[in-house]
Amino acid sequence: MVVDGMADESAETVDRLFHALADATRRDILRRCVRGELSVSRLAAAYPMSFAAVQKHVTVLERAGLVTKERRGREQLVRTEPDAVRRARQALDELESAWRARVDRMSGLLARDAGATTGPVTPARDGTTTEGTDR
Amino acid sequence: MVVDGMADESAETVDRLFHALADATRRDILRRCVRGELSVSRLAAAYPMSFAAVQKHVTVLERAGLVTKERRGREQLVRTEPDAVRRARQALDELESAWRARVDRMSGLLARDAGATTGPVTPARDGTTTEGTDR
DNA sequence: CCCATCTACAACCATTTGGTTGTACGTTAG
DNA sequence: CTAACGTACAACCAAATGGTTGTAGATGGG
Repeated sequence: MVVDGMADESAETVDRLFHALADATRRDILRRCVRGELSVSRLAAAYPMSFAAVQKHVTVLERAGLVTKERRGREQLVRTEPDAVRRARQALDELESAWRARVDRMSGLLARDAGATTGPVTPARDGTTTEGTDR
Repeated sequence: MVVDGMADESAETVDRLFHALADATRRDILRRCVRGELSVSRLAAAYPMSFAAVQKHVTVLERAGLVTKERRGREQLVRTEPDAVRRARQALDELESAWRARVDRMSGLLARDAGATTGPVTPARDGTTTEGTDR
């Protein structure tokens, strides 16, 4: 289910996404560009590092799909791509929903336990913990 | 503007968070543990790498605050920490909200433009580029 | 035309990362 | 007690990262 259509790529795609977000300079570049597209050289002027270093950061953001570059005369304007942020959020949602599902299951079990009718329901498979009652 | 209370640390904290999420194995560990806590050795059995490697991945997740370890006899149970996922989402929200603010501003300008000019011109819309003269 | 600017890219270096193996230590089972 | 299991940690290695400098190609202004 869940439309795994491109499940293959999504692993590497998500890798690149989060990797790009895992650097303070790159997040700052995103914040600046989200307020209005900027040329690479103007961006570079804002950081205590070389032009080439900033250029590399922009490349990482670009390969992650977080920004796009557009030529304008001799400058290259960098702009953020809002869809990518949404994809990242979606990846987090997946984790969070899994957690929520687990909580739901647990509270369901708890409610049932309270009622005492313990049927053959117990999914020992999940826990994989054979250690129910050692000790 | 909700100035992030603890903006100092949050940079490194967010770094660690996204870095931990930028690896398919670690994301898989999270998915497994969110369904129920698992011992490190049981986790290790699920991947085509050594125990020590998985141990390192768990350490990365732990330092990012994404999981906690709890000793149980001679095993160490790993469980996900849902708050961390929310922190990551919050960091994304920050970016997305900035983008939304910009869109609001733009649609305001567009509404004004609609009645004014129809030419191939782009009015001096790049106000941002001129204001940032820090040189 | 000439020059200054902006960009692209290669080569290089230090550090980190992700993986391995090996060893040591605490805990539980027989 | 001893053996087996689960963990922790150090040492080591190849590859990727994040940074530097240097060189070269386009583009626009005077």
